[in-house]
Order: sequence, then structure tokens, then C-alpha cells
Amino acid sequence: MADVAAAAGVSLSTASLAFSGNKPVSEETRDRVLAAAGALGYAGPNPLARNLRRGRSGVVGVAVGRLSTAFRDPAALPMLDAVSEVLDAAGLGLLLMPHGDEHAGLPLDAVIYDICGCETWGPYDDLVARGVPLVVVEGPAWAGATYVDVEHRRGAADVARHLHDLGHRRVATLTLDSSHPQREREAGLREVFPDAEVIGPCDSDLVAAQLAVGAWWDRGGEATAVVCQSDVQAAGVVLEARRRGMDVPADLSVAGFDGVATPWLDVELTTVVQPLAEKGRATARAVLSRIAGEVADDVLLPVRMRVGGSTGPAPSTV
Amino acid sequence: MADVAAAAGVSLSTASLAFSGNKPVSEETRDRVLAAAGALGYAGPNPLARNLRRGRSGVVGVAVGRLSTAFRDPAALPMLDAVSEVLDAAGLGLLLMPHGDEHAGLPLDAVIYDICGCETWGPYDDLVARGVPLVVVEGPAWAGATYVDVEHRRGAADVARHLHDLGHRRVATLTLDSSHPQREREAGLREVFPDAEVIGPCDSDLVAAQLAVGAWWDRGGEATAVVCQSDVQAAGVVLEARRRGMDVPADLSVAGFDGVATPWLDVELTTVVQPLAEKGRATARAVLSRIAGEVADDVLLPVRMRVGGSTGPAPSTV
DNA sequence: CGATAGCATCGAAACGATTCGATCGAAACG
DNA sequence: CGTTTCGATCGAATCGTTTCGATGCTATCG
Repeated sequence: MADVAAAAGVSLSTASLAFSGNKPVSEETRDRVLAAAGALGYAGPNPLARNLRRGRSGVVGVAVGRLSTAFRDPAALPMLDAVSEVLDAAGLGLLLMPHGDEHAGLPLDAVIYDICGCETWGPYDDLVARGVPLVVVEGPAWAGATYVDVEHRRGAADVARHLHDLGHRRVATLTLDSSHPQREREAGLREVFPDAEVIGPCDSDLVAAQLAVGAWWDRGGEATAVVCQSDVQAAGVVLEARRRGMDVPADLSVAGFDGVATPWLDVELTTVVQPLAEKGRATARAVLSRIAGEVADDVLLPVRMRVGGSTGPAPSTV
Repeated sequence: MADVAAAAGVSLSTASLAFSGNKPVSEETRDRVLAAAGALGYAGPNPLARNLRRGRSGVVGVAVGRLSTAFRDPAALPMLDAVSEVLDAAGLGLLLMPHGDEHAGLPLDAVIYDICGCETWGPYDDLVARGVPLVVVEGPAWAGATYVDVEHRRGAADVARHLHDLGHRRVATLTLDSSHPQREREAGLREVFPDAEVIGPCDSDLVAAQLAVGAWWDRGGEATAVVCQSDVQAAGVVLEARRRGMDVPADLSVAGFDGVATPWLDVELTTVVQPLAEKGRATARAVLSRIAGEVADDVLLPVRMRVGGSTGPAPSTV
């Protein structure tokens, strides 16, 4: 930039102002600087230097598990999409941080922990030591972090009540690996069905759910309704039930969670609809606040049960 | 760091060496520096300053469309996962660049264009002016970029021959928006079926495919086989065909592309299996080479047709 | 017409590291 | 014992900006 300034016959500081526009520069001077830049093939201020000066990198990390697993669940995308949209508008980029701490050397302005079952991570000590703002989505409590969460417990309780109203008394649940949302949801379920049987934990994956519930039936499991922790799991249960000759919802009611689209399934799932986009926006807003040095309030978003065709009256034969 | 050096009674340069290990430092000195750092709550060298010195940000951008659409297709994930794995190992982070140029101010060491239908973008002039290495996946030709691609044309031709061998003569194809891969694949198809009818372009989305092929049938479209540009599209066609009382493959053969898992479909698709992970690794390797200042050769990866149960002999009644 | 604003410009000091070349002992060598 | 070598340490330059405070200079005001 010094060369450009020299070529334009102005000082370095003026050239800088011509590019950044942080202070008024006469039209004529700006044009002269820009022309000189063009002639010299100067592409504008070096972002690295700017970042050093500003003390900001313009990059926000988002901790996900392995990409292929984190995004397999269709609920992850609308959320991340909304995050990205808000951050983009603020000129911030989103850096993927798959499990691992290879990213210790990168300059991050903030980090989002979207807990896709990454309960065990713990915040990177390095980030905490550096004072990098942390925003935790659906996560356990970490000191100093801002929280964004949805009403897992209430959603699960709503579903449980719905099933109870339909006459179900023998309910089983397919769980996720132990995590904050899982614990909350199980608590919600147990408000209504204290003795609900746990089929076992499995990933939010169609085949995994089929295998898990199939194995449970094989070893004699019985229930008139299965409550799942994601719509993908629920779809797996529906498919496996049918494969075994059961009708949904006549013989078995199945409930999901998330409220994502499953167009390849011919029945609309009864589920708990999360405001995924709003969750993402709230997360991004929290990030922006924290970066700006403000305190950001924790956010708890409401959920809404949606009754679909996958749940129905309990079969009277039980 | 100056404070730490002072506290440890060494010079700034020595303190720097103690942290980076770029030159030998006596064990005792290092311990003293680290101890001083701990006492002063210094979390290590500031990445922004390091980046400025090094002239590297450690961040690689990956241009995708909107996240929700880019990752909806299950083929995108294994690819990106592999990219991320290789880059992580090299200490580089992956920055998502959704469509738009808000990312102009970010310091990127290289940019990957994974052309998910983002044909129209053009490389950011800014990046080119800055001399940022570009790696284009399945893209059109841009001067100076390194290319990674798969044998779209050959894969499509293999599928076409397979159908021809099965006796099909009336073949239609569901396309993607015009793009390099789409053009290549259509060329492959036309090697065997020069007159194949185009049903129309649609996103690689289940519902979109159902609607597109459904509308085509509604307006009198006829074919014994439909060649699709992704497995998701193919699944949509299978579902829609069945909804209309056709049997797959007895009445209609359907072929996909990509070779991803569709466990919710009860028929294994005939498809063209792409080496997705290898594509990702090759891409990442190209990025690393280019960042290192080396020239990176273009890569063309082989594909393999996999015959599944979605294609069969042409019905004799046509 | 003199004092006061206000605008454009400039010089110089950060921002926080890395790294080149020089210095200084001590060990190794003949 | 004199000389070379090597490892540890240091000082200073550098990376490329942004921005604070100062300096003219020209309108504005009374």
C-alpha cells in the first residue's frame, strides 16, 4: 500500500483512508489512490494486517462432530444455515471445527458448540484462556458460555401426554447417547410415563434406529408406542415395524422429534417441531453480542408438538 | 509476550523461540518462559500476529451454495468430510462460503469451489487479483485453477449401455441445472441414446424429482427407463412411479448417480459410484500443493457403475 | 477583519509476533 | 594452548495495516 500511496502522491495514512473510508477523503484523492492501485495491481488492504490491527479475525468457529455424522441429521442444516446467514451479513465467516484440537492455532473471534452428541469435548482450554466467547447450543453448562436451547423437556412431555390421552400405557423410548437434550427429554417423558422402558441409545440415523429397535423386539421388547429423539430415528422405527408386519399407527404409535421433512415416508410423523431457523439466528445473534463485548442473555426457545399420522389410539388388545 | 519474556528474564526473541520451538532453546529457559506465561495468564502467541508474519491465515474457503441445499444431497458430505480430514491434519481450517461475496475481507489461503450448481459464480475477482489458489471440483474451466473431477461422461455412458443391453430404446433423463457435470453426463448418455428425451432440470431433491417426473408423465411423457443425475433424484422417480402404479423395474427402470446410501428405499439403485472420499482427499491434496507454491496436476477420478435392482429388461409391450 | 470551526492530509506509533544476523561462551580439535 | 564449531541468546528489522494527534488551510461567524 505504501507503493500505491507514493504513486498517488499521498501519504500512507491517506491511502489507507481512501480504501477503508473510515474518515472522509476528498473525491479526487480517492480516485487517484484507486487508480494507482489499479495500475500497480494492488488488490486492496491485506486482510491479515487489518486483522492484526483490529484484533479480530472475522472468523467464527463452529464445533461439530465429524461432518458426515453432524450433518446427516437433517435438523442440523436449517439451523446452521440460519447461523451462517446472520453471520455473513455481519461480515463474519463460519469455520468448521470437526472434533479434534488441530484448530488451536487459528484466530477465532468466537466459537459455537452445537452439541451434536459431542458432550465429552469440554471447551478447549485454549479458547477459554484466550477469552474467546463461547456460545453453546443445547449443551451442558460451561462457565462463561452463552446458552441457546429449546424446550426439550416440555416437548417430550407434550408428546407423552398426547400418547397417554390416546390410551397408551406401555411406552418405550429410543434414546440418543447421553447428552443434555437427551436427559431433558427423558425427564419430560417420565413426567407422564415414569416407567417407560429404554430401548437403548442409537445415533440419529435411519439404519441405526432400525437395528436398535429390531434387536429390542427380537429380545422380546413390547410397547404400544415408541418415542424417538429425532424424526430420522422415528422413520427407522416405522420402517422396521412395517417390515415386521406391524401397522403404524394401528399396532404401534411412533413419535419423533425435530419436525424435519421426511418426504420419503408415506406417513407424517407426530413430532416436536423445533424452531430450527430461529435457533440458528438466536445463536448468531448471541455470537455477535459477545464479540461486541456485550453480555448476551441465554435463550430458551419454545417448541410445538405436531400431531401426524404416526400416532393413534392404543390397540385395545394390550 | 514481551511481559512474559521480561518476567522470565529473557529476550523477546528467546521467548518466541520457546513457544514456537523453531530454534533450539535450553530446557531450563523454556521452562522458565512457560512458567512465566502461566503466572501471567498468557495463552501463547497471538494467532493474528503470527499469521501476519507468516503471510498465511491457515484458513481455506469452500464455496458452497446455500448450506441447506448444498448439503441436502448426501453425496456432498463424504466428500467434504475427506477434505476436512486432510486439511485438519495440515493444521488448516475449512471456512464455509455460502453464495455471496461477503467473504471478500477474509484472509483465505486457498478456495475450493465445489460446484453444487453454482456455475454462475465465477471466481471472485478479488481472489484472483490476490493470487489466492483456486481448486475447482467438477467445475467449468477457469484460468489458473486446479481441477478435480470424476468421469461423468464415462459413467453416464456405462449406464446408457447397460440400459441398451437390457433392451431399452425409449429413455428419458432427469437433469440438473446446466453445469459442467450435467453437460458431460448428457453427452455420455447421448453416445448411446442420441434422442433421449429430457424431462427437465430439477434440484437433487426427492420431492423436486417426484414433481418433475410426475408432471412429465401427466403431460404424456413415455419411457421405459429414466436416467437421473443423482441417487436422490432416482429415489424420487422410483417413489413417484410406484405411486402411479408402475413397478420398478418391471415397468420402469431407473438409474441414479453418485452411489450414496438410500436405506429408506427398498430397492438398491443402479447407479454410478463416485469415489467421494477420494475426491475429497484429492481436492485437499491439491489445495496443500498450491498453498505450498507447487503446481498441482488436475485430477480425473474413475467411476464405477453398480447394477442394482432398479433396472431390468425393457418391458416388451413398448 | 479576527477568531473559530471543520475538513483533508500527514507523521508516527501501535498491533504482536517471527526471524536474520551478530555475539558470546564453552566444547572439540589438532 | 590457539583455533574452529556449535548451541544458546539477543537486538533489530519486518510483516501491512489502522488510527491518534497534529498541522495547515479554507469557509463561517459575529
